[in-house]
Amino acid sequence: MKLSTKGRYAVTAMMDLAIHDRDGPVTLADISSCQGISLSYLEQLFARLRQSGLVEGVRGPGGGYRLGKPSNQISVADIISAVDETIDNTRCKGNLDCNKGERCLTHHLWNDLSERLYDFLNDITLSEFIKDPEVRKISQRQDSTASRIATMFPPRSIAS
Amino acid sequence: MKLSTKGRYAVTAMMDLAIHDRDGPVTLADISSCQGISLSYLEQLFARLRQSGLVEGVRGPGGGYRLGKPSNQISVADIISAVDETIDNTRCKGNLDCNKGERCLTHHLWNDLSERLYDFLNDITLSEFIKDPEVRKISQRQDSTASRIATMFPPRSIAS
DNA sequence: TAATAACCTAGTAAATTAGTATGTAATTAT
DNA sequence: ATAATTACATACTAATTTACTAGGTTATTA
Repeated sequence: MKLSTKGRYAVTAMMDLAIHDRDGPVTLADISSCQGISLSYLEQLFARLRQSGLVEGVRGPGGGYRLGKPSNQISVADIISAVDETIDNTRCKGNLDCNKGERCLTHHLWNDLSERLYDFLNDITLSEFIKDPEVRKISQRQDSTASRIATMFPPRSIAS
Repeated sequence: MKLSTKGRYAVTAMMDLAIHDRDGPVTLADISSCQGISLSYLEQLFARLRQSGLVEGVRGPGGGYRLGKPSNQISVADIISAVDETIDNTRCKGNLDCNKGERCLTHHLWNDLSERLYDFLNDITLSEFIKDPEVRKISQRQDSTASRIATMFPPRSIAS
């Protein structure tokens, strides 16, 4: 389990999709301008997210990306795993057989820790975030008064 | 909170110190040969660990490094924070004021998540690892084995 | 038919990680 | 005292990863 800004980009982008799940697909151009990440880089990240079934793309005008599963079935660990190819570069490759035992103990301990971390992040799903009262507020207002919000927050063009 | 192999190196090295805390200081040369990390790189990592008070160095023959605090006062989060300078490169720098509110919501959510992750790793201290039955076993017969292992597994092509 | 936006690939710039080289300073053992 | 050992320090380089740029193609909608 690795955790870098790359993973964060993916997670925040997925949060974005989760928040606007009801409003139709979200374009990468949108996320790009709003979160300040290059479009092409986002495309690369989303290629991986799509391969993992976490998102699905909709082509053409009015298209974009939407979640590939219900938000309660997408964990933070899923997202990070999808974009960060976690290269295990311990000497023993998880077989715990390097250095004839003793020294590899630390790898064993690290594996334990890593697993606990994974479990922790695997328990946190996107659905948790849309429960946030602040998110609900914004997400709901977009349902009813989409156009007004659109002028209030120009970066995002809300799909109609 | 960032989590890279650099952080892992630091954590496993600290685990090593914790395991052998009673046997006197552990040399970086030892950790270097055993964990396959270059000596100089370890020195750089330990410079940071020392600055954070997580370890203290003992010079001269028979010297090395030992824990700077009791193992139950050193958390995984402490170690990772010491070596990974966590540059916050969200646009809003944690002030949650970028993109006029709405869009920054994801940063807010990420901050929440990041905080939870920190708390999680901050609750795991080195003392936990030495409780591991396997570790206890090896830790006890350690004094004699250290030098033997050094000759059994000489450094590969690591700096002199 | 034109615009949109996903989808795809190759190349490059920037940043970080990891390692090399070469010291000095403190301490211990001979 | 002297030599060996080990921390401590700095500058530089190699390797890897991250992020971006630039050029496409396909599918879909208006």
